[in-house]
Amino acid sequence: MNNGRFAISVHILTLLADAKEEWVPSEYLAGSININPVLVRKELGNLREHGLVISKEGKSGGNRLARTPEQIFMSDVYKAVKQKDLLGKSINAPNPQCDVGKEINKHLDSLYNEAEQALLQSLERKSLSDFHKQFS
Amino acid sequence: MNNGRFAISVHILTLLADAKEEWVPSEYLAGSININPVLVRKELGNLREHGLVISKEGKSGGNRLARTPEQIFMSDVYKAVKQKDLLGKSINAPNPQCDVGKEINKHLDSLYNEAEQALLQSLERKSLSDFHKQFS
DNA sequence: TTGTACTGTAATATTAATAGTTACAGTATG
DNA sequence: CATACTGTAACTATTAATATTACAGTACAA
Repeated sequence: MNNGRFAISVHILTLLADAKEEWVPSEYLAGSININPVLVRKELGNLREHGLVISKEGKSGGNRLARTPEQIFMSDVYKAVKQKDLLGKSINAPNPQCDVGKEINKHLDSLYNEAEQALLQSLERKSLSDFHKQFS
Repeated sequence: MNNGRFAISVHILTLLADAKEEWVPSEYLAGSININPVLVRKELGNLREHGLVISKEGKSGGNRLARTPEQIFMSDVYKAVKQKDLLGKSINAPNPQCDVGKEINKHLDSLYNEAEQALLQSLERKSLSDFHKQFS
């Protein structure tokens, strides 16, 4: 993974944790994060697909957590947001005539997987609740 | 961290490990990785600054490892290449009037640091020598 | 039953990051 | 002193990330 989407998602979830049972509109979230509401809605869409938030359409609708902050972990956020390799592939076309080039991606893959496993284990220990408690 | 520079650096180092004591020119490295030689030289410059490779100018010059593959770890490569936060900051300007926005970056920072620590520990266990041995 | 306040999403534009290119000066060797 | 390298600057091209506009769909509430 690689972009600010993790930060945006954590920010959204923290605001929702803060709002408890209320339905929070995306405009409000966008205001705190200071980014475009459409981006927020896209991220909400992703979090929704991963079962972390629930959205309600229509007037007095909005967004809220799908479960308690105690039941949401940073590893869930990571998994929801991740799409690329943690450490990034080199160009996808190393020279196949080179003994190293032709098989390096395979070996990089397994290296990345192990490293990511370590990262995930660390994030599994951190709940949204713990994160939210830090705020004064 | 986030880009393909890690992969490029590992690729370079693996080729140098393969070449043992020889001085390997950047054109050759670029050929195997299948990227531009100037990019390779830039990465070599970075690896040199971090004490991982030695370069020799002039005719019959080139590049080689600064120490044995047993003494180079993936964590060294990670440190050499890393410049941004592992998981990426959200926009640097969350709303300072929001209780969450105004302090989220601080908390994200400590979260990232812990996660990165876990990642580094995993990479410290993997030497360039072990990585190179995997190639047939 | 209709205006309002939301979500959802497509299409497009803008900006930033990454990668590639050209060009050339510097250096050591043979 | 020609050659084969490195080192680096300046520029261009490409791709990815982010922002904007626009509007359809939905549910509540007056």
